[in-house]
Amino acid sequence: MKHHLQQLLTQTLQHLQQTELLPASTLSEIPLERTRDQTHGDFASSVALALAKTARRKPRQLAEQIVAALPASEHVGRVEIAGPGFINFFLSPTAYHQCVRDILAQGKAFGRSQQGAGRRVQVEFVSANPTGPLHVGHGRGAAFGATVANLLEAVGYQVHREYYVNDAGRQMHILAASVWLRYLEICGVTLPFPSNGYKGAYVSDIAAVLHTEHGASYVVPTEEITVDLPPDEPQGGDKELYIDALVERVKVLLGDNRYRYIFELALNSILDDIRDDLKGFGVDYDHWYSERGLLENGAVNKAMERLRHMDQVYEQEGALWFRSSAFGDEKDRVVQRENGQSTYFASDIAYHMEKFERGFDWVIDVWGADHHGYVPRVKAALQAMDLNPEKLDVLLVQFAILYRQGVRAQMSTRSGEFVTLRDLRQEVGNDAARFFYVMRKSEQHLDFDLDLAKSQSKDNPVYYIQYAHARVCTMFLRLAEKGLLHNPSNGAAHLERLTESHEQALLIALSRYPEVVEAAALTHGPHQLAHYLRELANAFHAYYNEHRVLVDDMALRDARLTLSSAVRCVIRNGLALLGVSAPEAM
RNA sequence: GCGCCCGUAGCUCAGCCGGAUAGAGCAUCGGCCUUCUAAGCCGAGGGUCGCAGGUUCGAGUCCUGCCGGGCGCGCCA
Repeated sequence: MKHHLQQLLTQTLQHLQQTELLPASTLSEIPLERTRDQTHGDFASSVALALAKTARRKPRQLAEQIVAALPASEHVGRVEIAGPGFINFFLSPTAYHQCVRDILAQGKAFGRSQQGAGRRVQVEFVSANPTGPLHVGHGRGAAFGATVANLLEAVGYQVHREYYVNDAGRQMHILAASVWLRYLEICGVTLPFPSNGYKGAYVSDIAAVLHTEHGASYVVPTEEITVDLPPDEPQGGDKELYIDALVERVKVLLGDNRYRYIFELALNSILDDIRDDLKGFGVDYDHWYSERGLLENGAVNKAMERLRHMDQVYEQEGALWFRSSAFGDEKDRVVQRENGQSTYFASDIAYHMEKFERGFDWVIDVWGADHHGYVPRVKAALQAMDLNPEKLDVLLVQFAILYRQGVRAQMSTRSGEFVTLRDLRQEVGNDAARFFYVMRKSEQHLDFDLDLAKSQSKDNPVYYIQYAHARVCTMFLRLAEKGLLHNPSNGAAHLERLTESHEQALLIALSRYPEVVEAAALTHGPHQLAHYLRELANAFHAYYNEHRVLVDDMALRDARLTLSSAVRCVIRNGLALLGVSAPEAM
């Protein structure tokens, strides 16, 4: 509907420009928005105010000329000029009736569009290190990324969902060493656990698997493990130096094969757990992209060569530096360490280069807000390689803070006592978790109220919306119990009977849905859809309380059932985009 | 110190590209179940949009400077 009006205005302006009543327009888009107040109609355009200056005319006068040249449309009841020069559009009842018919005819497809025209967009999200289970912070990235992907798909993009697996690098080795130490404990060999090791219970679980599979064959003489190692932190040493030395020692003592085995076991166990967790959360991926793969297939070397070829790297203090400061970053960054190993950043350069080589029209990274400082250097790398950094959007998601009984629930990764996503899902359910995570815009810190998420009352927006859906479903059950049938075509033919103000409000709300989906998709704001669904549910609950649907007058009853059915359809479609179920009974 | 995000009702937050009288929910107070689910509805009170300037027909929205909160500034990932 909005597009229809926008088209009318575009035609009109072009016509006025051709007849030289208006100078060539500089407006990128014609302003048109939903009104806040029904006395201002359904849509208002401030186009006359915006063009008044260049047209050298008074806004109201210009508005009158525009309105006079406006082509007739069956969907526009009347047009008014108001205030300083707003053009207010009052839609005709048939416009809303057509919308209801569209909803019922299109069903699940209603609200979808071809705006994206099949352009390929990659959405990379979560990408948490496989060194432990996902925690509640990752959950927000998962729900947000998945919903953004769903929304883009709904407006016609071809979406590729990807998880970048950081399976190379130091942290993974620390994990492997941690697993082995826990394994030794199971075998009765107890050593002081490194202060920088992974202490979560899942580490012992993996160790137990190792023990079950291989008994004591991974045990080595205790004294060889720590001899000549630098002191750990509690002994006044540096925990980083200690853990690195320990990892090297473990590699030597176990030998390649045994070490490799533990490394793979740890990686696969955790990755399987993450996959399973996300799948259970309704989050699916097209591809799990391995960082190790990038190193092994030479992509990192290739990216470094490319930078070298373009004279964007230099050597200093034994390391290789990328000139990111030449592209707006604060300082240059190391891509290859003194010891010859490439950095995580080097992998990321290669990864992003590879994303562009795969031919995506648009690349979206969803990151935790704590990584915001990383954005300039990735964009710098793209620019240095002559790739267009504007094709990359990095969406930063702020932290989620859990509250229980009004107090902040503690979570710290240090001691391994963090709240996992799995715990959260189990406690509040997938539906509430998915909804709550996207209820706030991503740049906003999220206060996650666990008690509210669990409560079954109108205070809980998830239940409130689902309840509206279930109520419609129940209505149809009662109808059948009365031995009556809903005749949809009869209902569609009598939509003019929907004259109550609550019905008008519902018709307006329904017609907004496609606009909301489009706006939410293009601005990456799933929260807009969440808010909209609450408003729609509210309009329905109000209607339900005020008027009976199952009345004796058949034409009216069928019309009201048709309206209710349209509400049910839109709620179901909207919840589906959010990854929330739409129960038929509650 | 520098950079990014946030600051709107007692609390949690919307407010799309700058538009008309700043909106929800919670909490508080007062009403509504013989009739399709009260997991619901209706009503009332509650605001210097952090502060100060600027841009213009018009600023919660854009610009500048402060103040307050969060996060980040590794040859970690």
